[in-house]
Amino acid sequence: MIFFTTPVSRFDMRWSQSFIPTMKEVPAEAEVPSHQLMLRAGLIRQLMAGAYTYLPLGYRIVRKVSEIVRQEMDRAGAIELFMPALQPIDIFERTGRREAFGNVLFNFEVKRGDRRLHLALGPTHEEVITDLMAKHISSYRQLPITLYQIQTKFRNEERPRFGVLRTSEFLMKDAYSFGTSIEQLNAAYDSMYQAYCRIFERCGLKYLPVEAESGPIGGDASHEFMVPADNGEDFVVHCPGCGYAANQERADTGRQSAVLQPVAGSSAPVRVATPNAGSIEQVSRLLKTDATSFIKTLIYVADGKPVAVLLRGDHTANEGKIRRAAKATVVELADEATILKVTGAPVGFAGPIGIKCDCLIDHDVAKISSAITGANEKDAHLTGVIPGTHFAVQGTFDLRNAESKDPCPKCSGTLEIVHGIEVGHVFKLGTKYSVSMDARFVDAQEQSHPIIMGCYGIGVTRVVASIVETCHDENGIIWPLAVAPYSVEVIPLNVTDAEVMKISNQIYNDLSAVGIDVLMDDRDQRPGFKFKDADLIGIPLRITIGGKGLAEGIAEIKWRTEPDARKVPLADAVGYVKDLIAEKMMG
RNA sequence: CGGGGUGUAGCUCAGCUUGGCUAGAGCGCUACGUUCGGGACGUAGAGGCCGCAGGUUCAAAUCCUGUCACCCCGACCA
Repeated sequence: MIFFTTPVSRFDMRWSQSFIPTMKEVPAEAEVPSHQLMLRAGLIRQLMAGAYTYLPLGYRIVRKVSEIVRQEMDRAGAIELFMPALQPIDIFERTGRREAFGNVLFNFEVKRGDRRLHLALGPTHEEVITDLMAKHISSYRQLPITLYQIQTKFRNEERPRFGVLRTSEFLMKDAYSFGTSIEQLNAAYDSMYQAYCRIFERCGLKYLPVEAESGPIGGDASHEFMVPADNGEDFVVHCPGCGYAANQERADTGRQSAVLQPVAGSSAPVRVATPNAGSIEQVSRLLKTDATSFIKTLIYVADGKPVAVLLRGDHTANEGKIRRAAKATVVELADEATILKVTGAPVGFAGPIGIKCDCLIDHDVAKISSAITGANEKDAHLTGVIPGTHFAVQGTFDLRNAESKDPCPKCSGTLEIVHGIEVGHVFKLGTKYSVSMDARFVDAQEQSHPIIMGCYGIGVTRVVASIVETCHDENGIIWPLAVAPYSVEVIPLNVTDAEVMKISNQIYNDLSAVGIDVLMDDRDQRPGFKFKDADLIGIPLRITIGGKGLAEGIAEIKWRTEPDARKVPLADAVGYVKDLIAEKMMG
């Protein structure tokens, strides 16, 4: 048997025998396209906020995507297993993640005999798998190994939303690599990265691998796979020129450091009274100026030492960049007492002139020719402040979040910001969990070391929603062939016409026999009704059998994406469709 | 967790401001008939604790209080 598309166990289905409750009208609770269409096309139904039933058609798509994920994981050398969703709370205490997860971790007590068990529902499985490996890996000879599962994850989202895009219960593929060295970790990571690219490509998704905040390991230790979409919750900084992409926390800008010399003969800053106006918004209204001519002075504490961070008034601080510029391990916003101490004023009136701490200056601050700053005095600001003249600028840093129109750090291009849906994440974990779970191996010299780990996730159900979000038109979903619940939909226009049904059944059976997923809309409905439903559920190929075509001896075959059908002699129809599908799957 | 919105038939919604007959429409559903190539039409039906609880009143879908659920914005998201 030849599988032209991702196989699931059953190829054929008659609509009248299935359960595909489509809706003409848009349910009031659905806002984003994927949510609306998945409800209307009869793929999902909501049980409660953040929990959905996958109806037969929807579940077929989940299975198709899962199968692609499984094939590519296997191809990349990962081994499938299946772990419990139910987990003892203790393992989260061992890794300190009970607190880290906080309320996101579903956890509860149950009675068992006269004991009380404290359980959690797995939000992910680092603890479980590391515990497993700790018990069974003892030698470097057993490594490297990568294991994965496809399993339901539970996270008590504070606010589930956007239908299936953000739920409390969702299907996820999670893989974990175990190795003896950074080299083995890098090899596993690269192999997963490549597998992810193949998976998203096969799913028909446009995606961007994005550099993500990588924590203590640094470097290229983490990538998120983002699907650009208007309703995405994440911001991706992207350079169309060279392909550079990073999430907003991580993205660098290509701006240059500046050293400014004092301007001779310039007049001194002017003090203006700004009673009760401590925010940039208030002062800019008072002085009738734009936030871009302000210097925002934020007081941080870096490893216990106060430091002023200077940004242009309309920009937002990036604490990761500030931490690196300050060469500190911990930075946090200063409290009111510290601010009073270094500025001599309450919150809202800090400025670089006369401040009693070091200043870190963002690149863009040096470009302001005449700025407004706090006066380090209650209810007062300074205007006409010239950077480099009224306060020293001995070099500037990248301290803020990247913005649209910033220069690209990798080429001469310009950055843009796009919304994205995070569908996958690869992460070099290092030894965080192996140390806390005591998962160790001995090397050839009988030295014991913690195992070096990586973790790799794909939100399977989120992939499904992302496909709908990006593959639809005003009439409904347009499934890419590889993930379509059925490849072909046969529509007999008149089910009471014996000849129409005979031909339709024959084509349906023949397609099924060669391993093509085929759905036949055998409902006794008018043609227009069936066409509308066909467009809604988005089966890639449509074969229409009706009186008109039969008179000419032809079937009408049409891609969901094309406006007009091709007329194919009845005898050739099955072969023609087979070729179309084979060609599409190759291309 | 802060802010906003909505709960009336399977779905979309009207009615609520200004309390009053038997609570409505369209779609969907059932039966029959006419239709039949892009969500047909007619006739006759079925279907409602007006989210739930309390209160005000002669009288509550409608006013008041509480509560629950859902949606949106924000905060949060290893």
